[in-house]
Amino acid sequence: MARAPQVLKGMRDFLPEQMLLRQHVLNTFRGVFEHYGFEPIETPVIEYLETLTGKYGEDEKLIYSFQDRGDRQVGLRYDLTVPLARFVANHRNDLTFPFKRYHIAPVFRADRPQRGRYREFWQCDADIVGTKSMMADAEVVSVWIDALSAINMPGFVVHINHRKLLMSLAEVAGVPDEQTPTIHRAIDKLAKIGEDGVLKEMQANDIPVDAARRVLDLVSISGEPGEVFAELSKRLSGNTRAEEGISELRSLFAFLEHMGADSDHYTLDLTLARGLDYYTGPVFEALSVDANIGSLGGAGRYDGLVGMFSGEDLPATGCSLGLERIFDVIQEKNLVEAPSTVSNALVTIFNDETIGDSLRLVGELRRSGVPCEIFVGEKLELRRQMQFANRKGIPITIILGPDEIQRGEVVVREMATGEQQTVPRSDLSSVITDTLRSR
RNA sequence: GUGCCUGUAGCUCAAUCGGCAGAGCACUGGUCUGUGGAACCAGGGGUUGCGGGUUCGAGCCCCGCCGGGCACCCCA
Repeated sequence: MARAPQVLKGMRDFLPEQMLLRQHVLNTFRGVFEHYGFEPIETPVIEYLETLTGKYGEDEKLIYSFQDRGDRQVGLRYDLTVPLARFVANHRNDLTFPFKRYHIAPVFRADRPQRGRYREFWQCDADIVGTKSMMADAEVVSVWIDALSAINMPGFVVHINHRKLLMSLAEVAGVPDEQTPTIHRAIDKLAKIGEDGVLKEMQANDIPVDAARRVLDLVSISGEPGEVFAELSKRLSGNTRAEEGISELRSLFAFLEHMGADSDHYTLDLTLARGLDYYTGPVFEALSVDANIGSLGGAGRYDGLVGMFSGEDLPATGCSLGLERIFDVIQEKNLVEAPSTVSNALVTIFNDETIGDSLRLVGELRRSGVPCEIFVGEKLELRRQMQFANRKGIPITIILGPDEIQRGEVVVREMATGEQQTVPRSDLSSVITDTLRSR
């Protein structure tokens, strides 16, 4: 044992059973994204390191980077958003704007692994490039809600805030702009460590008590979104940045309401701070209170990012779901039913003399549209073949011995019940269809 | 990146103070030559994650590495 090499820290293999569930979830997301008019793209896993750096702030140290055979400095993509910005800059003459794309693919972060945190994980992104309209942001939030609803994610809520409101907090507090990240870091923990904890944290980072209190007072405003916006406007009037943020959020919430988005699934959260440097407008985070696995996805508007590559400014907004966390929750809570195997039926072989008959039958069945397999092991005992079907969860076995072959019939056995019927070969594919339907 | 916990058969775990590495499940074969799940019987399977050190003797103690987990940091 232990002779076989391990996989790298934070990376995993997936067994067929897990893959069938993952594909089921991915297909669901694909369906929801396309339902909204998002179209698929793909980009390389590896980019020039220069493409990736300078976009993520502090987190940049987690980028996997190395030198390739041509001595190029390269890196594995850290998310799907920066590659999208590069993609749009490269292909902007071939795209129709506003450009809506989705992208489901693995990304890499050299983070220390933990529950729900891996070094290779899949993101499911939907973004809209080329419009400043809050309609785009509303679409993004709505598609997110629909995607999570489609897989029965329990108790999830999309928290919404605005980068411009967040940026105005330093001003409100009367401290230098450099302190902004400190403030964000502190208030983001409000739900976790409470008001005292937040105040303590800010003070520990050289923010005066009265300034900290002003910030806390502001982000603690609660009530219906409309009331909160009114109160914010009153307190922040004259602050241009903040007023822009409030006005955009007002539109966003209005659009969401017009779209019929379920208000149980989104909420204004003035303490939400997103770390990535490139966000400029509304920011979103999807959380599940029932799941206890951290954030299910992050999102937001990033109007300056495409411009960093093309010089031509193209505003953009989008969302990202973390498949691994969603998948962990699904498995833990058994949220989604997926088939345990891909075959609907196993054609058994009676003995060496009847191999040809079984092969003919499996060929016919496949051509008639039934996903099925034939037992390809060396020992042809029926019991062994039944056991194979049983363990793999193949719902139906087909038995054809000398008697059946002579009469042009086959035996159809439903594994779950043990019920068998003898039917003419010509009826087989419709009998299988009926049997599966009646389960 | 920092701090802590952890690694024994495919899986879950046991092994007294440092003194011959075990059990259940799983697996393989048989009871059972036209039928899976159940039962019974038998069997295979280990360089105790890897490497070094201490010791007469290490699964157990020490150091390094690899993997897993938790809390930070941060994040999906």
